[in-house]
This record gives sequence, C-alpha cells and structure tokens, in this order.
Amino acid sequence: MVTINDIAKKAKVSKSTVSKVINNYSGVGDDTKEKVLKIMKENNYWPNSVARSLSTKKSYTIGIFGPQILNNFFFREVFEGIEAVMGDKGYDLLYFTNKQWDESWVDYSYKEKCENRNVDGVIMMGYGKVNIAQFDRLLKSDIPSVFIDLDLVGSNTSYVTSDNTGGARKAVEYLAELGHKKIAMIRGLNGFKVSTDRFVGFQQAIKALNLPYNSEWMFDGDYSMETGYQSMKRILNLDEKPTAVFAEDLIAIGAIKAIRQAGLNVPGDYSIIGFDSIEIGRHYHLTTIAQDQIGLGEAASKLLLNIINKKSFSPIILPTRLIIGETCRKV
Amino acid sequence: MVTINDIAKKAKVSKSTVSKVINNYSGVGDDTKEKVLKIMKENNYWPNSVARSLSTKKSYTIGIFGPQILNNFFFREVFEGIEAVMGDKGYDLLYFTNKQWDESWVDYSYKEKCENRNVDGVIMMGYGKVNIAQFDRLLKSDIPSVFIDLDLVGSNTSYVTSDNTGGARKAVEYLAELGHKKIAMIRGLNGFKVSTDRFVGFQQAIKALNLPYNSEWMFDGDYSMETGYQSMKRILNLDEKPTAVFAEDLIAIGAIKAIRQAGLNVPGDYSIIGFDSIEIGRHYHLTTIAQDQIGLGEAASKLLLNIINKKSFSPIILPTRLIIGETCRKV
DNA sequence: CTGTTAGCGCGTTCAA
DNA sequence: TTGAACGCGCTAACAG
Repeated sequence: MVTINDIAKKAKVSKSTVSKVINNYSGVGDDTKEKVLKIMKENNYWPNSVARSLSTKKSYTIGIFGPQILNNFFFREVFEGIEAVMGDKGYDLLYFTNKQWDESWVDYSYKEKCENRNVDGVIMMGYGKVNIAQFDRLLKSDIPSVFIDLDLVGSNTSYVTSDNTGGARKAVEYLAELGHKKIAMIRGLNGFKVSTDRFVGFQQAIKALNLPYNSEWMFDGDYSMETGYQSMKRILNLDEKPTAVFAEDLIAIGAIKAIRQAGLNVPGDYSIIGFDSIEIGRHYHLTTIAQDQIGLGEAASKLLLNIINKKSFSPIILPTRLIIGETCRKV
Repeated sequence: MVTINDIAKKAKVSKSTVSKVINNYSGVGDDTKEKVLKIMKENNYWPNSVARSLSTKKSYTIGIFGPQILNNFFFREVFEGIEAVMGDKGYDLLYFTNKQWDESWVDYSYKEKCENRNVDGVIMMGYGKVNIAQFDRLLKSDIPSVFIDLDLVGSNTSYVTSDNTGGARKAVEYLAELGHKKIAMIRGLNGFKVSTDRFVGFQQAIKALNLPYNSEWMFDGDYSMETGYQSMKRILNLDEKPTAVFAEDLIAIGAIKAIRQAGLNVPGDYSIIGFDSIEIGRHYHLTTIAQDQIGLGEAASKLLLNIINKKSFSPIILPTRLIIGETCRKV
C-alpha cells in the first residue's frame, strides 16, 4: 500500500505538505502542488480512510442496524434509497451483523458498536417498541441517528415513516366508496408503530364513516403470509362475515390464498386491500396503499446528513397513495 | 468515548497492560487482570476497531461490491447467507456504494477501495465477463477476494457458483421425460457466466437426447420479466412452435404473462421451467431448477475466510435441484 | 509480570 | 510557503 510518506519522499516534500494538497488547503505553492498531484496520480495513491478517521473522527461511513433488513422485501427497497443518497455523498455503508451481543466483559450496545467503528451516523430499521429500552444509551450519546418507522427523537435523533394512519383511513374510505360496510382488518406485529398507526387510522375511518365495528373481524399476528392465511380461514368460518379485508400486502396475499383454497374468489366473494406495495403484491394485482420505500431510504439519508452536518432537522412523514389493482370490487 | 488510556489510568496500570488483557495475552498477573477487567466493564469500554485496524492491519470487516446487489431478489438471499457466516465470526460488512469512481487524480479502483478501508477481504457479486478487466489490479494484489458466479482465480482469489450447466441439463431432461421434444430457451444477459453455462448445458442435453435444435427457439435479453414477455410473444407467432420453454425465473414469469395474455394457459398450452427459485417464482407455482442462494453466500464466506486465514481453498460449485411446481405437464 | 517506546497513516498546530 | 513535532487509540517489541 502506498502511503502519504511514500508520496512525500518521491516528491521530496514533507508529508504535511502532501496532506495539504490532499485536502486542497491553501498555503501550498502552485508548482509543488502540481508536482505532488502528479506523483499521487502516478502511484495510484489514495489516503487511507482508517488512518484519516482516527485523527479526524470522521469516517464517511454510515452504520446500518436492523434485525430483519435483508430478509425482508420491504427493507430491501429502503436500502436502495439509502445507497443512492449516501453513495452520492461519498459515504459507504457498514452493515452491522448480528453477532453475539453480550461479550465477556461489557454490556455491549448500539452506542458502543458505533463508536467502535467510528461511524458518522447510523440508520436503524426494523425495530419496534419492544426494543426502545435498548436505544437508551444511543439516544443519550452524540451519535447522529435516524430511525425508520419508530418515532424516536432527541438532540441527535429523528425518524422517518409513512403516513400510516392516513393510509389506513384511505383504505377504508376506498372500500366504503365501493359500498363495503363490513370490513375486517388483519394486523401485523402488535409492538410495531406501523401496525398501531394503521389500526388507529382504520378505527378513525370506521367511526367517521359510521361503519360497524366488530371485534370478531380484528386479527393480529406477524407480518407473514401465514398470518393472513390462518386469519382468513377463521373469517370464512364466522357467522357474520365481512365483505372486505384490509391487511398488509404479505398478509393480504395469505388471505387471498385461503379464499381461493376455499373455492371462492377475489374480488368476487371478498375484496382485499393491502398496505405497502411490495413487489410481490403486484404479481397478484393487489389493490393496495403504497408507501414509497425508496423514498423512505432517501429521506432517512437526507435527514441523517442534516443531523451530521448540524443543520436543522425534524421527523419526516411521507404520504401514501392508493394503487387500484384487481382485488376490490363494488358491492 | 472511553479509551484504553482512561482504563489504564483508572486501573493505575500502563495501557500496554490493558492491551494485553484485552487481547487475552499471557503475562498478566491474575489480580491485575481482574482489576482491569472490572474497570473495563464498569466503563462500558470496548477497544476502538479503527485504531486497532490501523496498527494490526486487520479490521474484521468484509467488503462487498456489486452493482446490483440490493435491487435484485437473488442477491438479497445471497447476502443473507453472507451475513450469517460472517456475523458469526465477528465480521461486519462494508457495502461499498457506487459513487463516482474517477476521482480527480487517480484511477481509483476496487483494490484501492479495499486498501482504503482496510477490509480483510472482499466478496464480489453481480459482475460479468465484461467487467473482468477492471479486476486486474485487485487480482494481482494480496487482498483476499471471492467472486460469486464469475470464475476468477488467483493466489488470493477464488469463486463460488452453482452447477449451472448441470442444472440446465436437468431442466431439459425433465422436459424430455414429460415427452417434450421442441424446447425453447430464453437466456438472460449474454456476458454473464451463468447464462453461458446454462446455454451450454441446454445444448449438451439437447444433443444427448437427440432433440431438435432450432435457432428460432433461442432468445436472449436481460434478466427481466420484460425479456420473457417479449420473447414469448415472438414464440407465439412462430410457424413451428416449441411446446416448452426454459428460462430463468423472472424471465419465465414474463413468458407466462404473455401466454396468459394470449388467452392460452400454462401448462396446458406450454410447459415452462425456470432457473433460480427466487421467492416470486413460488407464487406462480413455477417448476424450476433451484439454486441454493443462501448456500452460495455461506460458501463464499467460508471460502473467503479460508483465504484470509491462509488455509487451502479452491472454487466451490454448488449442486442444483429440480423443484416440481405446476407449470409443466406431460405431452 | 509490568511499563517504556515506537509506530500504524494521517491531520493539525506552530515555528521557521 | 514549508516542515517538524505531536496526537488520534491501539498493538508490539523490548527492557526492566
């Protein structure tokens, strides 16, 4: 590896002069500057980020934490947005693997992991309310952090999320427009802000539109097709059945499977509306409330950059929009 | 941030003693060791990886390069396998964003990026033959590297891939068993090893089984539904039509769409067999040749660790297997 | 068994 | 305009 010393030697200047050239500081003669640049180029020299980070405390690295980032369709797209914005600004992404947390002698935590790697900031995704206590030290530290879909704020912390409440209202309103009155909802994990918000929006709309609310039509589970499948099977056995179901995309697809397996069809017998707009949903022509996943990643990145650069910042709520597919019908 | 000096001061020992404790070296008295450990724990101390990396040249970081890693269903699962193995061994993953490559003064390349970040090794995925020239300096360097689906080898380089040739043969053999004789193939990108290998396997099987080969039944494009859709539309217009189509999953799905749009059905009118077994394919009950994506990631990781640890290593070819869905029928 | 010293590659005073 | 000296946090000889 060619270092700043090699360059200094070859250019017959001191390394601090080379450093000034690297950082484009003033106070270097034009001719020496040119000479140094030439040598750097000839030797394919690039200053070592690690050493640089050690002395400047700035690494041009953004940490990413998340227990389910990669095996999740949703976050895959969020990641795409992060990569675009951060890459553009010259940052690389450090994905923290979920290795053993409790090392021998220390209560090792997010904060320490970030300090350990000198990341300039961190994006947290895939966490729910149950995890909040774990973030205590991180939030109290001066490490810039942005949460996705978890409303945590602090002097160096903010969050981005979609307008889940409004989106859920939109779903119910659309079903109501089509003439549906009896609407079921299958929720994802309870401890997650997105689920709660959507449930709130659902109830708001039910009340505002004077639709019947029946606790038998409310289900929860996790964010999986299985949850949708099992819940729908129970719906199919109810005495008083709903005519429409609102659920997150993956869950909605599970519900569709249960309906078809029972010899019924969508939207003939049941109207189904999703939430998320993950790619798989499009293969089912799912009517859904779309979030802007890539936009979430981009917004989180820009927000984090603002925190890092000491600019003003506040939480960002992205709008949702209705995508009409083929799984809802007029009744 | 609490440093080794803070600990040394509080424990009233020198920092080299602390260092020895950290690294669990021998030559430290039991009582001092215990005292130091206690202080470390009390202060939530964890040695800074960046500083450590600077002096040891070992960062416990694996670099990941790939132009299309995240916006690709296939590599998402490979990444999962990498995360599992590397996380288990205490490595974090540095995802290099694709920012501007040609900086002002240097022909900045993979090798320099790796040196720059002191990564212990690098996994390259999503590259084709067209990119090989770019890897020249990386291959000549002493940076351990493993390629996925690109057969590059060297003193510190190896690769993993699936048995694409054998898998393609398997696909043709299965179709032949079902009585198909006229088999079309729609290939993904030409410059990629996987496509070439599968084409070779396809031709081998055609020849071995004495099936007709018709250049009108051969198509190529990119790895997209659109390619499958357009190619299939052309197939539907041929005078002499095949009865079965072999194509990578996403392409196969596009072909299915074209068939259905023409008012025909699968497998009634055409049998379709895929390759990859991406999650979306399962929603179409696609018969396909499955690769083990997570296994690819795991194998790449283990291989890379072997190179890093100076153990013996050689390329790994993972087997494929036939998954029978509902898109092929006897004729 | 413990501490002193030097050095990893770079940025940053502060003199010259 | 330039360079010597020091420090970032840590490891690695080497003495004591």
